[in-house]
Amino acid sequence: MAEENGSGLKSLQAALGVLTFMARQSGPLTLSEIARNCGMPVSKVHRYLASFTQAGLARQEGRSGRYDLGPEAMQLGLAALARNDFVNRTADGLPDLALDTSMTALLSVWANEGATVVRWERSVSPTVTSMGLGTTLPLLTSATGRVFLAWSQKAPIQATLDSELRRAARNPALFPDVAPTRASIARLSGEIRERGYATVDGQYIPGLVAAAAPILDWQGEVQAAVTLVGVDPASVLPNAPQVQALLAFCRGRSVVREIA
Amino acid sequence: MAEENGSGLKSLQAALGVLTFMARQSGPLTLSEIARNCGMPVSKVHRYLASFTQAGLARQEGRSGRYDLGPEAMQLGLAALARNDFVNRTADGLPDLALDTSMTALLSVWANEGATVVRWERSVSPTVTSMGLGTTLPLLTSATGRVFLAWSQKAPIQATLDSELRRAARNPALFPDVAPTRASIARLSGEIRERGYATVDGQYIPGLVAAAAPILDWQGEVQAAVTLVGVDPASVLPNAPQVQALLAFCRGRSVVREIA
DNA sequence: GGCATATTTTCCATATTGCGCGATCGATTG
DNA sequence: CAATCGATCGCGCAATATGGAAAATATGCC
Repeated sequence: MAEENGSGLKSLQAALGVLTFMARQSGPLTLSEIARNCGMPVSKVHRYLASFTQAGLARQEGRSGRYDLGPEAMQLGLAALARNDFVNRTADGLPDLALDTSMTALLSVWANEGATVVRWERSVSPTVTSMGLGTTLPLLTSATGRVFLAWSQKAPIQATLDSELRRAARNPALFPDVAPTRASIARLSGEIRERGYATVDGQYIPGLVAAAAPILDWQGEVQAAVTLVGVDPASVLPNAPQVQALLAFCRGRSVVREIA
Repeated sequence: MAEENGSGLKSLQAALGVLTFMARQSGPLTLSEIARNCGMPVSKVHRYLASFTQAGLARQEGRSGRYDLGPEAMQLGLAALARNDFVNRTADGLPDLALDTSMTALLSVWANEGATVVRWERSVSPTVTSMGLGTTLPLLTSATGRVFLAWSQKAPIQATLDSELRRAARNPALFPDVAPTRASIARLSGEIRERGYATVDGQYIPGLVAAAAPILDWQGEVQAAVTLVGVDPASVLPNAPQVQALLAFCRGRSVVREIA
């Protein structure tokens, strides 16, 4: 909202403002509605829309004269989406996240029937564990795994979930905060989605706490999980600056608008 | 070419030309490459890109200084997708189709010089990690692409077809069941239309089979393709229940009944 | 490490071109 | 049929986009 960089074309900025406004609406709009909402004269917007229509980015439907996004907008967006590699884009920012939070940051994807660590950014405090690149984290007893539990489609994780549930049934002591029942799992996963991130606080690896949040694609499905690992239980509480940084980090790299 | 409406802004037209050019490329480009290909002075393009970057439609990556499409371009595409009735109606039923067939279900549209995956409903079968949302599938060697080969008008796919034919001519081993000749292509595409769906059975991605059928609009032209991916070759045979479910699914969402 | 080259970014005078206003046209409503 | 609302077009003026070249920056080479 403040004065941005002076470079660039004034008319282009105005025109692109119209375009992004149209993208944020849910359907076709009349010329005057667009003009009113963008705070521009009607004739100005009309000329912009004429250019957009010629480029295929906009189209006006039938006799109603209302304007909507055009076929080229889809081409453009899908081209952008095709090039977007969630993992690499997230990995690029991982060092900064680790620096800002003074915690160790992990990036994981679902592979090999589990949450697999693919990037590992250590922080100042040397958190020594037996984990490393390629480690597969458990679904129910790690913050990272629980992100997939909460945001993944059911089918891909079903086999792993079943196997961990059997393990939990045989050895309930290892699972302090979750019962090995479907209902209990569903409740846990609902709570995680509600809160926006998953956490474990030292019950599983004594002395270590972790918070993890998802990178969501436009289906709202998890593409990767980002995890912060540390030693201070206070750092994984909802209002902790570390958790806020984690959530902002992941939100900025997800494609979905609404984090429901 | 012939359609040169005088209305509109000259600078906008030029700028949008740059934008659509960027969309047609497959990756980030340097400023001078863009300028050369668009036939514009470097400084002009630079100013355009400054505006695009401010609007989030473009971004320049890291220190390399190369320009690529930005996050707002994705939002634009998603907004355009959300207004496509065919995509919406089909996407809604996709989870059920995946569940009924126990196969992974994809929804694709023609964009970005290929069949682009816009929805991805995973099932239990092993997931190919090299593919994901936004992936563009080849025209000749994927079941999805072959749907567009068989039902699309010639013009939109011509460029891609030519390029794949050249690739096939250079490397025939990659194309076991089709010769790189017009006649052979026409025959293949006729067979696909006759049968009502396209299929590949593991020659292209070892161990994976796929069947794909079109969603047709009122003109009998393909608007989207639905693909089932799995591991069992029997599941893509004409009488397989999975194929029958796929055909019923697509028929119910197409406007035309006859698949001529 | 320092020079040479390639590429990006900024500057500036000029006239091209986008802007606002108002008129025209078309459609829809009472 | 009159009246109203919205979309489209024309016009003169001044703002502004333009292109060439210089400055800054990155890259390669010895």
